[in-house]
Amino acid sequence: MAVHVLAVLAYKEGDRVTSAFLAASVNTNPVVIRRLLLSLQKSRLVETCKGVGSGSRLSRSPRRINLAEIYRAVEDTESFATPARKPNAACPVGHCITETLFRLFASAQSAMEKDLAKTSLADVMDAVKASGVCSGKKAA
Amino acid sequence: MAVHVLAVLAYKEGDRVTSAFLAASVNTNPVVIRRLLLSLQKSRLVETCKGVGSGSRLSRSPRRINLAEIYRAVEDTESFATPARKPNAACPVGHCITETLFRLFASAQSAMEKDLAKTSLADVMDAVKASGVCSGKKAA
DNA sequence: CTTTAAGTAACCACGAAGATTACATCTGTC
DNA sequence: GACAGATGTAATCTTCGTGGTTACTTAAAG
Repeated sequence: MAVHVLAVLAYKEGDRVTSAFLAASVNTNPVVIRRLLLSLQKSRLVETCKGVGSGSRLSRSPRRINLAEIYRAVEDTESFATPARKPNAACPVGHCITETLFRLFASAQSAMEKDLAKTSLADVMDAVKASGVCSGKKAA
Repeated sequence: MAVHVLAVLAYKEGDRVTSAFLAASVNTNPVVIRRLLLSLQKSRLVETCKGVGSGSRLSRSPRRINLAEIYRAVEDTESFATPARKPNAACPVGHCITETLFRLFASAQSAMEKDLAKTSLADVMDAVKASGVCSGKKAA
């Protein structure tokens, strides 16, 4: 959803876009979009203004925004969850496995983010424009 | 949990281990372990027998099992979920974004699995043995 | 035939994420 | 200053995935 929203903002090239408009494209509720925009604001990916005729826009060029930044802006929780119930400390394996796996999972997640970082929002836009024979520049 | 279970099996070096024993180490219910073992059996990572004095054991050396195999054996769903509600097809972005992102996310997931593949179950065992000053070979 | 352990179905509990409603707040315009 | 249009935000509900629990069936070994 976050990438979708940012892609629409990139498509509008600097124009301010309302949460209602974005919600229509993503097919969800404007409030969900606003919550999402709050995360993106904190990460300095978008700028939002209140008031009549306002809305959000990208704070940088799509060329300078990559998917890893978007991922980190939105995904606050770890992909690999630590177990809810602590392993049995009396078991020599259970005693140390959690900490060991934490390091390995962090490495795997880092590898994934490195791959995401290779793609910019502009790349996404190019792929979207190429794959779809979408006409009508500013249609809703 | 899956790595934990396989680590215990590796620790026991070929001995058959019951689901009750594994459950005690992970601190969960034997049924949960059995469900997990079914997935690991399908991927040929463990062998299980019924009956008195039976249980499960690794089907290969821990050196020949890597974390990516374990991940794939257990994680049947995609890490990146496709949106529940289809984007607005009338929007030029919404029309094509899902397919575009699917490819990018598959690439990111593949990068993560490649990183996981670098670590074998034997490596995990070494790390566990090194980090914990765990005495008592076959203790529960 | 009894014992032991896996296979399996059914149901519950919990948490995460999105959807929805309602209301407060800000901003530019008249 | 009032109003209109937009965001900020809280509260609630639904849905879904995962793990936990109980209970029962099936298979293997003595």
